[in-house]
Amino acid sequence: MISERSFEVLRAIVEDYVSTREPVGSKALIERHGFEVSSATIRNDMSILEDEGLIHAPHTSAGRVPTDSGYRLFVDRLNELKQLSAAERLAIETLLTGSVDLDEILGRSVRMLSQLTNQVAMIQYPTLGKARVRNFELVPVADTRILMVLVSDNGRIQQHVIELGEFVDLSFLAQVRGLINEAIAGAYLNEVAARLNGLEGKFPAANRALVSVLVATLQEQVDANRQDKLVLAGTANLARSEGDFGGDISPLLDAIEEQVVLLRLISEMEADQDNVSLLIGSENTIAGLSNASVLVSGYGNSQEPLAKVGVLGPTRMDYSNNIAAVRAIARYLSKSLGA
Amino acid sequence: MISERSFEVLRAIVEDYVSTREPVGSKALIERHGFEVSSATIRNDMSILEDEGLIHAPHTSAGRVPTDSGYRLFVDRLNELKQLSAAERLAIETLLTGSVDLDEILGRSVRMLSQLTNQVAMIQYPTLGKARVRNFELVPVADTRILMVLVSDNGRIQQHVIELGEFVDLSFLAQVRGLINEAIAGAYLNEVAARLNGLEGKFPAANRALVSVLVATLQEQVDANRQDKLVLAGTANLARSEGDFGGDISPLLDAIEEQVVLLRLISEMEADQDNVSLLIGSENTIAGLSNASVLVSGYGNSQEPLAKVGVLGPTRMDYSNNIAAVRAIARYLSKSLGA
DNA sequence: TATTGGCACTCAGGAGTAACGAGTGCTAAC
DNA sequence: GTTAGCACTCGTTACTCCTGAGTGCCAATA
Repeated sequence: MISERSFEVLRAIVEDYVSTREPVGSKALIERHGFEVSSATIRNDMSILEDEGLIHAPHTSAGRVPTDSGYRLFVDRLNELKQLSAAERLAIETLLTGSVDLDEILGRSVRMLSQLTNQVAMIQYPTLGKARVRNFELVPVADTRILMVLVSDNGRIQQHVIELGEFVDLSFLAQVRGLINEAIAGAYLNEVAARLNGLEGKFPAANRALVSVLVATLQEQVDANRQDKLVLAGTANLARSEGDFGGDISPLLDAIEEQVVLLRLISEMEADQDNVSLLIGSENTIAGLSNASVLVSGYGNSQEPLAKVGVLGPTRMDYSNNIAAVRAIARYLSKSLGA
Repeated sequence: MISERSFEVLRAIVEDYVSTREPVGSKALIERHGFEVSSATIRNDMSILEDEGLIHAPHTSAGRVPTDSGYRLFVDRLNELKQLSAAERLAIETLLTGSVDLDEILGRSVRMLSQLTNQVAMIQYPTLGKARVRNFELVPVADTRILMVLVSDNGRIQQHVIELGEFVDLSFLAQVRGLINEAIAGAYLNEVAARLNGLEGKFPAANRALVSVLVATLQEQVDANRQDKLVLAGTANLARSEGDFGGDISPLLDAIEEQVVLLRLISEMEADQDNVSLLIGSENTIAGLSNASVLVSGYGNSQEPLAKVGVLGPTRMDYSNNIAAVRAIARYLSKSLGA
């Protein structure tokens, strides 16, 4: 087990390295932090830390840099988080007053988060999980096309345009709409498929094909909420900390554009509310993200998170501050979307 | 006036520089292009081109690089565009079959364009301009909130959630919906405001406030289509050609995230269908985009473009190919969205 | 007048060398 | 367990020299 002071040395190294981007040496440490021992002692401690694989020297005559495990230990032992400034808290407060639109709330929040952290911020759209069907609408948008709208009781709206290939009578549409609404109103979304079973049977044979298309699309829609979307902000921050990514940020930009990769990554990370979890450097297995850390928290109501919110940046980031920021935004998202 | 051969020299310089990223010298020119004259002659021509401000030498003992004006002349005299390959044409063909959803069409197209050009591709959402109102819906999404949906006859859907602050009777909503629909159905979008004038008067005093809110929001929605959105793809391509931007792409990433800047820029560029217009380097006045070129075409129906589609990249880009690609995508967008 | 061969000149980039100094590891003493 | 001292390492910086691609200019040529 490493000693208390050795850990303090690690902490100091992480902090200095994060703020200066320069490998930190024993002498600089005792100057900038109040260690009551000599540099030789610090060197001994550093030697221990290096044996433990927590820090590492880029070359013989340079200072030390934290390894992924070093950051990990640092974070795990992080007992007090940096507090957000009053100004920042105020910004978040005012941020969320007055917006009712889901897209708007997410959009503003994600931008705020990227500002607070100076990293790429991301928010996953809320899953419909435990939501119930509130309303189902069919709106004609062209002779042979209709817009399907599914509103759930957490205020989320899903829509899809369907090409029917033939002209459809309006009153017939209204009838279908009524029956479907009747069948699924109030149902949890994962019950929708079951409730729609056999619905075609209620229509004359001539219309069944049509109804089938509608039902199938609706079921698809409900399923589709599993592979949800991300809102992102602050991509430019990547370019600014390009040096920390070994000079090539294109795999990161790719991952960001792909979304799928990121989504899978963050959905595999478990995260309750008020509990930020993170992957540091090579803890994630995605090629090209080995110099990156991902930091997510769940948000939603208190029993069960709706989705995740997080931050992507270089391993060399201010974890303390960023964890606090993610947590704060998650809390506010929960407050305004948590039903 | 510069001679024909001098112009050929310019063309050769542009082509070589675009493909190699290296300043090109007189000797390399006669080797790689079939000039029937000696290198000294070429040097004379280059000297003329330099006097005209079309090329410029990074330093005394280096070859020449095209200036913004050089690219400009090159492009203006570009009489035959590079043809897209059969494979590329096929890709575009198959790309657009089977999608009916606006978002989907734009999404696929923009990704295709970024692949064809290896640049950042952008498509502006179609303005509603000459579109007519097809349908207006009010869908309750929570006790005090309703979703407003406006469908126009080009298939575009606008939606907005409104917080009413008080519970609203469903039958009353239906009544309002009916009246509004009646008032604006079939109207051009720019007539909507006028048609709604005085609508409150038809309701009992107690309800007028409510109706006003709805009407106001609707008018806002219609107006909002003026400041439309962009769909983007291929941001990672920026990082790959980072060298061409002087090593700092963060202003570009900022502009991309801002969107507003880009939107203003491209909406100030005039562009008919089949007519790609472009801003080269410092021809645009946006700080941080001085090493970038923007290339846009209009798309829509034949009389009047709906919106714009284009590409953003370094001034050192393959204009011939990219113009062809933008034109092709614009044509296909017109075909599938041009009403 | 346009083109060409010849030639002196320029200058970025690479290679080689040297001095610097931040930082280390080790050892012996406290 | 801590410390002072010291030899050692090695990346960084600065300087020099050299090379070669490329130029501009001039006098000769068609």
